[in-house]
Amino acid sequence: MLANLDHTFYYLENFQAVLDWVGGRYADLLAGDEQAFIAQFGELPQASRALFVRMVMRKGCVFRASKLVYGEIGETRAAMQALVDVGWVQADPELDIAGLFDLLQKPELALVLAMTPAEKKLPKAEQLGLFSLRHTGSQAFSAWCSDAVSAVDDVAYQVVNKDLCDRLRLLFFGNLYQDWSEFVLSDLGISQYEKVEFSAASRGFGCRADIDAYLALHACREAFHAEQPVPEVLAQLAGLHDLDNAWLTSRRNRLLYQIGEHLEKQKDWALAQQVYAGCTYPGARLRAIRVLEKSEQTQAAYDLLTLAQQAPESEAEHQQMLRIAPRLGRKLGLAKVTKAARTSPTELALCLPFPQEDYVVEYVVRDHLHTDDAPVFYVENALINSLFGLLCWPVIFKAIPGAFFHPFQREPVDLLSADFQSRRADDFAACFAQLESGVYHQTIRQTYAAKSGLQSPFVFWSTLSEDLLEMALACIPAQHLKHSFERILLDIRANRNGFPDLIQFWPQERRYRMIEVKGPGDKLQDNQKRWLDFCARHDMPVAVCYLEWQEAEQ
DNA sequence: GTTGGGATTG
DNA sequence: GAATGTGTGTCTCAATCCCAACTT
DNA sequence: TGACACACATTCAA
Ligand SMILES: [Mn+2]
Ligand SMILES: [Mn+2]
Repeated sequence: MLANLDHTFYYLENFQAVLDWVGGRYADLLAGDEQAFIAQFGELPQASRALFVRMVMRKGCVFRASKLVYGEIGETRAAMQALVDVGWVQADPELDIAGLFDLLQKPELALVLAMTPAEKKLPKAEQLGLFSLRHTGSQAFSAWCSDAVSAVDDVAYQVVNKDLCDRLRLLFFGNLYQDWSEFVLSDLGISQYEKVEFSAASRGFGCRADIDAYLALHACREAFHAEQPVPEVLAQLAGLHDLDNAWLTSRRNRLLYQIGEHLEKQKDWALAQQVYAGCTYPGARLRAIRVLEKSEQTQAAYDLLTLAQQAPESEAEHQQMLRIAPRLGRKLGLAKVTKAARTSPTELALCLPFPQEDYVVEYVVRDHLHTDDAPVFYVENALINSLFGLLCWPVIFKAIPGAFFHPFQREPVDLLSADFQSRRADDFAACFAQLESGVYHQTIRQTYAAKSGLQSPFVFWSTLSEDLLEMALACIPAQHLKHSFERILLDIRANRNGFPDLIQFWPQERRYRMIEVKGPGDKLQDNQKRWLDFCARHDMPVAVCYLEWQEAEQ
């Protein structure tokens, strides 16, 4: 990727690469200001371009000249002039009191705001609270500093089109959580990605409406996290009702779900109920039932529960409804429904001395059970997911149209969408067939060697040592892997977690068992119970180890 | 003076 | 003792710098 | 910047 060996302006080269990429692939979707920015950027002097990128990569959009010191750029104020001339940077911007607090250090603020000795001693956050009552307006940075005798000799600059740069970043990455540092991290080998041969026309967005909808959703999320009043955020979200894009709809639903959770904590039952009712995010329907129950609308809760029980959306929902149903039935005076007894998993009781130093219960049990002939590993979700990810590597990274569109993707964009499996059904069938033929051993070993260290949504490289891998291949029957993999694929989000903490191997006997450790006060979680049930149904060996501490000797 | 949580950097 | 809700820590890329809290 | 698992508190019903 690096043709040029002089990396002095690596960040500028990366930024320019994004502009070229976006300009080439999104020509038909770019707004006027975006087109103009891309065209104008190349015409600026190198030092100015570099300085601009430095500021864009840093936090915030207002900087002091004294904090913008870069050897490769040279004189900051000279480089800045061209940016001011094209209107991308505002010199000496207007700042409110909070903006001033961000820019100045405590001693400087004491001078500029003429603090009393008592005020100077307060923590900065409290100073801001105090002075924001006194200074409600905004004024230029220089005006803030002018009162001080010889206090602050500096200039402030504000990047005014950072949001435009965020839009370009969004177009490139298809999201806003990846940032400009992805390039250098990749070049340094810190995060390495699988090379997917997607077509030159691949891009994250197909129409301008989707781009704008993403930005609007993101604005709602920011507003929500900035504790803006919920009704205002909901009003915004209501305007984004008719999204014809499945993953945007899913993002909208997730935000609604988070808002619902927040309202629940506020005990705003009415609004929480309303939000959950208009939200299809997994689990929202169950929250709606709980909210109705908590707000004493028992009959309504029971009605919704009955409706949901006709067609549970997931095992998790079904599981939770089994607990809620008798409770609601009792309140309504209905006849008891005898609940089916659940097959309880194999139990293993341990009583060990309380460790002298800091400890982790999983390691304590691992070390206790570990022998040379029967080694124990603390793997949790890492082992089975890793084996799945290694066997199915080519399917997961298959260049299905729309799934991959930039070089820094850890996973296809549709990994968690409902049709992920069905769009690749034949490929997954071929992978699983290897479990029947026995070829999977070699496939997994080869992928382990060939793809080592590459980012993956399933493979935990740091946990999966070669020893562990070989022992797992030798001791876990292919059919057990097949059952597990099928369950993961059934609902990736729900089933890629909840695996037992430990796994023990008996290589001589080609045998293994999984062990979930429960310390005092810890109980099985729903997702763990679901895996335990599944293992029991398929005769996969698993035990729950309840750990207690021995009484201290007097 | 030390420390600890950030921002920055490659 | 179940069931539920809520808060926390741990992954972190690692080295360095900066600044605001504190006497750890 | 979440996803996970765990620790701990509260509530409620036998
Ligand atoms: Mn665990
Ligand atoms: Mn455990």
